[in-house]
Amino acid sequence: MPTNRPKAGSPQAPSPAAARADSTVSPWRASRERLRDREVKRDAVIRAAARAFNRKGYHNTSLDDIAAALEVTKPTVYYYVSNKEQLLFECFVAGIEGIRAAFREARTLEVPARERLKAVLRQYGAAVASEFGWCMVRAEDQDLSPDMSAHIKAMKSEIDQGIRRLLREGIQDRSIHPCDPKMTAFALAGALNWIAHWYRESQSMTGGEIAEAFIAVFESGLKPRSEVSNEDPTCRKPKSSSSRPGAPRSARSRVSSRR
Amino acid sequence: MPTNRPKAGSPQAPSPAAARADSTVSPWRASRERLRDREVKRDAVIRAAARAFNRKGYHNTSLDDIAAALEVTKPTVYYYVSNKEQLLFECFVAGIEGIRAAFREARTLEVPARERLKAVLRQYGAAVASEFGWCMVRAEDQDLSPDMSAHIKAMKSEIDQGIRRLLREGIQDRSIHPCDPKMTAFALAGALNWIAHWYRESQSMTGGEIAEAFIAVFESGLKPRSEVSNEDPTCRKPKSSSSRPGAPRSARSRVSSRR
DNA sequence: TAGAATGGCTACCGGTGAGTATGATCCACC
DNA sequence: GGTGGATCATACTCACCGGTAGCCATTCTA
Repeated sequence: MPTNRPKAGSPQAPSPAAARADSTVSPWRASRERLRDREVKRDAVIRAAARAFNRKGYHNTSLDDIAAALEVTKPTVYYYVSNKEQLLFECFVAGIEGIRAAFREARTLEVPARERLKAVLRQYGAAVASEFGWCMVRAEDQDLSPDMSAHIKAMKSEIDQGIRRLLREGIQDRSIHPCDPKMTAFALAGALNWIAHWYRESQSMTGGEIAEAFIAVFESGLKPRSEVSNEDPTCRKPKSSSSRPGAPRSARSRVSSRR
Repeated sequence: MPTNRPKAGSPQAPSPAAARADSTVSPWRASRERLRDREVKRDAVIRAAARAFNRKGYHNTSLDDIAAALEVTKPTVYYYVSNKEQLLFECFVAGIEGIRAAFREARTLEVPARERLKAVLRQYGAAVASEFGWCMVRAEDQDLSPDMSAHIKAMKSEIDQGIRRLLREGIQDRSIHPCDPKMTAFALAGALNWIAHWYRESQSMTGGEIAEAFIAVFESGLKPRSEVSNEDPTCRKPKSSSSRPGAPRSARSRVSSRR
């Protein structure tokens, strides 16, 4: 009997099987002859669930909906996953795996910590804007059994600690302005996580581009940089040159239509 | 005792905290004589709903739960609100009203736009951390009828536009570094909204204090301010003592005490 | 070609929870 | 002390949905 494992026992996230089939098409629809690859189908179930959750929310999505999207029936869905909760969990894992990969990659870069942080945040944004973003970001404790909830919490904490560590390293190597790593990590993660609340795939920017824009905001800060008077935080009237907003460096990522 | 609650008998009745604020006490419990003030009771229903949604989520909260928290029965709840959806809507409005008030107040201040923005953000954070924060931030379109959803969207858009306007004004009066107002507003609102996902009342910081810390992050930016010896009063060296003092003293949520 | 897997469907169960019909009780006021 | 409206409880209805039992169809294997 299939997979009753509630624990994380496998690296099932971005299954290589995913590449084998067009992710937007039900593998069942493909032909009369049945595809035998269980992994492909299971993956399709999880993707369909993610899309449905993303569109209608977890509680407003019935397993019949998911089955209908795949043009099969509910028991067929249950043939691949053990219950609805596990579906949500799998979507979460699939989403967060991209972020964990980002940290692994960043660890190999030989650049200042701020650049490593930026690399992580770019992929973070992309993951949040992906079809798994909703599940990753909005899966609620109350919808999951205690041990799955604990798993998710642990993974989220891992991400948080990773950001804090990069911040500390950046402060140390002087590529990042001294700040409170905890609160800064909260602010960064919050801004990026929130993308999942408003982003739709029809948007003109990709997740990575949004992350890029956010990074620009966080890097420069709101306070004008050209003025040295940080003793008096309020501005004065333009006193001289040097602060002409001729080339706003943050406005470059205005790409349009790139899906 | 008609307690038909199948769930674990949660000790949610804050009996020890009852002395702190009478908003946590059911007006029905007060005495045998009935309070005739319909507004007070209706308000209590909405507060109880907000707390329940906050703790267990909208879909995991039944109207029986809310009624039980007030020590009444479900039809009594229906005597004050017409349905569950309206309950969520009212909670949302109660929460967002604090933010709208912040904009109104800020409009009267005679300071640079960045300071006005900070004033708004402080109250924004406090509202998100209030008991209505969950409803305000996480009320989903899919859980609401189209016209209520439209109402909420309009209010959210109003807030967003207000932030953008302050940013534009700040850029104009040179109190804010030139940036893309739209993306900056998204980043700011996202970071603050996200508070509702992790904040619990037991936290050592109030919503306003968290907002203050976030403002510091956004103001200084991550990049070192190398002009001067990058000393900024709002950020500290990462020596020891990572946890902020946090001052449990709290000016707690004063949102929606309309009567 | 028998028989075993494998994959899928029809038809159902049981629980839950939103919302309600009905009537009892309390209070203010006459 | 009776009346009417406000308030609240008992006890339902009803629809939806997660999950399952059991049977049918196809393919693989020997």
